[in-house]
Amino acid sequence: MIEEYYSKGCQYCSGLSSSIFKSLSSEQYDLLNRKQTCNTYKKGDILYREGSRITGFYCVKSGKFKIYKTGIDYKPQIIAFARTGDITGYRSVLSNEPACTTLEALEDSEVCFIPGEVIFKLIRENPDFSLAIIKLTCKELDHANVFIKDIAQKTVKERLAEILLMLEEYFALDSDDFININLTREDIASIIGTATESVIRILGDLKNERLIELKGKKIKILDKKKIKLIAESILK
Amino acid sequence: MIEEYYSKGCQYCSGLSSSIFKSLSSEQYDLLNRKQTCNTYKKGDILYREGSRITGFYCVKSGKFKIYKTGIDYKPQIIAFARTGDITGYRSVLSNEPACTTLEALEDSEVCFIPGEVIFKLIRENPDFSLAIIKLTCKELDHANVFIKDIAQKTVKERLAEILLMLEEYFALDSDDFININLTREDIASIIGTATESVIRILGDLKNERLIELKGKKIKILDKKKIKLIAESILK
DNA sequence: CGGAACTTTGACACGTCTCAAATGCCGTGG
DNA sequence: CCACGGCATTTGAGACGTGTCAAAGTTCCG
Repeated sequence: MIEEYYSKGCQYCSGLSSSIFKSLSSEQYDLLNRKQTCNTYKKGDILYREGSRITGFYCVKSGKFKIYKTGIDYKPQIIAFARTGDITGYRSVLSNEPACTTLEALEDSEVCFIPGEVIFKLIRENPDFSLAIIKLTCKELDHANVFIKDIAQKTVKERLAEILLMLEEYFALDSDDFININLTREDIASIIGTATESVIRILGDLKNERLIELKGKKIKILDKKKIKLIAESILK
Repeated sequence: MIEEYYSKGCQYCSGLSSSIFKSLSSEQYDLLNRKQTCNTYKKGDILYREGSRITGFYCVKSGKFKIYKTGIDYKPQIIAFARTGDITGYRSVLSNEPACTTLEALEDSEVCFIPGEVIFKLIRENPDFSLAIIKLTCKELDHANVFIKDIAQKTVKERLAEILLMLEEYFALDSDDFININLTREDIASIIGTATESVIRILGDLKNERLIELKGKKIKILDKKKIKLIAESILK
């Protein structure tokens, strides 16, 4: 009975202490569980597209996603990633505007959908929830600003080094100590704003310098200290 | 009496319908007026510095500001501007972290300071106020993401064209139809992430193409349509 | 097994940065 | 009020990083 009750919902959306939902009262928590619905998606599936209307939050139960904007000649610019426990789509819902990014699954995934009206109700009822959302957006805003500075001032190699560190931090390691994410060279290029060939060449350089190891799409950081120095523009 | 009462406060912080304070009740409005204090600053003054602690919001009563992060070799990266009616510093207060940017006056200015505790009180009491802040941060976040895409994918000339349009939109025109802001070539370079000399050369090109007019630091857009096409990567 | 997508390599062109030097502008102090 | 010093602007030459294009090799997946 309890099993069935919770099967609609998602523990990451409501239960984790790290989540923005941690301040909810038990009634609010129940409301959330009742109103949310889960779906599964396959690699390559697009949950929503830039410019479309979205009506609620998406909470990642499992899987990984890339979040991107579309630029000149449909060239994608990856703005962020999402992993288990992350929330996306809130910006557009909260400001009642069309989605400003596209959300695409990087692997098979499960995602909960939380209707916008639930969110607005929670904001009205629970100031701590509002504050949690405010903090979340402020944090993302700072990340975005740091990235603007980096992309404007650093070389491609420095940016690549930085992104490798970010990916390791964000997606952690698999059982062989490789960064636990599969991205194409093109994906990586579209994070740091460069050409696919440049990514390939610089990854090759880093490999020759014995700072990283490559196995297909998998990347392992061998010398984190030096990678950091490169990312900080201290070592060339 | 009334004059004196309001002289502490600032009509832009509390009275304008466009402000985030428009949803305040009359008591909340009074609280805001009682607790805020105004100061004057001179061109070049720094109100707060990246990394320092700030304890409240800054609301611009008059004047103009640049908001920047400091990068490699102390090279500044301008993230945003502030003008009359704008609020800054809220990110750091709301997330209780050190300031992530520096705020510097571009001309003599007046600024109101609103203590953080007032803000938090308003958030607790007034969900509409929370929602206004959330919308504000979401909007800024989207701007930041658009700019990441642009800086990553566009050429210097395209970015410069885009920034000229942004500056005209944001600072409007003076009596001679020039954009109403004085920025050094270096400032402009540090918005779009390029070298000062590149800005000078490309401004010169645009002038020769009769798309803009230059008079010292002042810039006038002569052919907005073509500038837009350049900014959109349609015209080279 | 075949085809499509992805990766790799090379050659080359071009945009942009760097450095250097000259000139112009402006506020400060004599 | 003028002269000075410092800062901003401008211009040129050259180097370098990165993007582009083309072609071949590889991996992935139906």
